[in-house]
Amino acid sequence: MLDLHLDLDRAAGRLGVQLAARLRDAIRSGRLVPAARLPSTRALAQDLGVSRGVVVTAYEQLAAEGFLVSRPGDGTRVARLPAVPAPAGRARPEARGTLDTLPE
Amino acid sequence: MLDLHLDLDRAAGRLGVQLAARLRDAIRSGRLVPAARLPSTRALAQDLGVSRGVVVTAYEQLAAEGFLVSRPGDGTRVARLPAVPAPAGRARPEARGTLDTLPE
Amino acid sequence: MLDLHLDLDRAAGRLGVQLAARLRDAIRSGRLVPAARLPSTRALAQDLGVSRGVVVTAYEQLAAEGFLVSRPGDGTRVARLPAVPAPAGRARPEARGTLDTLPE
Amino acid sequence: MLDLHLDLDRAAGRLGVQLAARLRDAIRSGRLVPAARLPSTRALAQDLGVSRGVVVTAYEQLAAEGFLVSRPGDGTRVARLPAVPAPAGRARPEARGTLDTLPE
DNA sequence: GTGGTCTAGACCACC
DNA sequence: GTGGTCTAGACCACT
Repeated sequence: MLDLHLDLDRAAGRLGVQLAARLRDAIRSGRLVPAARLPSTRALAQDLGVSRGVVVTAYEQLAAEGFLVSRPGDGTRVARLPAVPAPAGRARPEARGTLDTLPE
Repeated sequence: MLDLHLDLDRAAGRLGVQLAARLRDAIRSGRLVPAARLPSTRALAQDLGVSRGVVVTAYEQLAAEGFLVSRPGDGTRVARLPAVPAPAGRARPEARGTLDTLPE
Repeated sequence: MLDLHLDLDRAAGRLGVQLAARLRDAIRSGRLVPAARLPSTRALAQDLGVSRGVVVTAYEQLAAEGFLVSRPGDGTRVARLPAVPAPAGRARPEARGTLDTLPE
Repeated sequence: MLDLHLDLDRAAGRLGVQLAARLRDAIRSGRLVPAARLPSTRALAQDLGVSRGVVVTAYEQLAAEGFLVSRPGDGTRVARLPAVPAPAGRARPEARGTLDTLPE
């Protein structure tokens, strides 16, 4: 029985991304071992108190990254070779700004 | 002259919240000292390349939290007693969840 | 006035992916020029007869690929430098199979 | 002995539709000649690593289109007159859309 | 039952 | 008004 501490900060939004991050960490750290079966999207959604779409999004993202493998009708499992260093990612546009303040 | 690194991630949205978080951190860490005067909302907005409403929102929130004090004619300043070691009193809705998995 | 021929095959599913593909082609081919403003997600959804989520998904994907830039409150536009060769992509698991048949 | 390259993309789902498409192409292109006997649903399912229902669905669809003929005790064979040059008669719901954009 | 997808509606933040 | 996000419900395909 693994307690994955899947707490989500609802106020922060992007629940799917948060959940994916939690699960990714669990896999990377080994708390979630290869071939382990994950809860169904419906079950986890209910457990977390979020809509199923949130869980589907998270599983989808992790599947695209190679951490999970999900097949319709069969459930979702941790991939056998969760390798993958990290999907690089394009640099996000940022609004740079500097604040010059002199203490009174 | 302090460089506060107030970079905002435009793509992430919630700019007001982001900005407030950055300023809060600056105050907590001491990079922004008590009584220090903050830039006007208009100036900071222009510096960051965001609309003034974003900055107004951030200042309002930090004022409500006790970090900032704004008085007409005196602009906005860091409060002398930034109080609130950690806003733990504020309810933070969370979705808790446990994951029971047995690797088959 | 550009007719982008954004026809979608509803029976094929993955409407968001289809739409993204159509728009990507339009950008790559130059039919959609840099800085051109795209219709709002709501407007295009209604025009195509799909739910807004489908359009949001497509815009989101193209934004992640660097083809589009969307900012809340402002609309969505074609990026200035739509470069990007193609996001490689991990090899998909396949079910291989051979069929040996002798014509009677 | 014909290698039909019946590779299916499991991640894409709709395996039945994919398989039917592959077989239809094989018939149209002549790689699968009239009166040729197809493998049993069980055999092909095992060969492809999918459930039998997938193959049954594919055979059924092709039979309905006139490409295959299945008779009890005689298995499934390619029809002598694969007729139907193109299933244009079947309604194919499409979402048409035009995009009018002027590059500002 | 399980994942995949789409819909319709809603709320928020930003401009 | 616009994009971003979440919800709730539904249908389909596969096992």
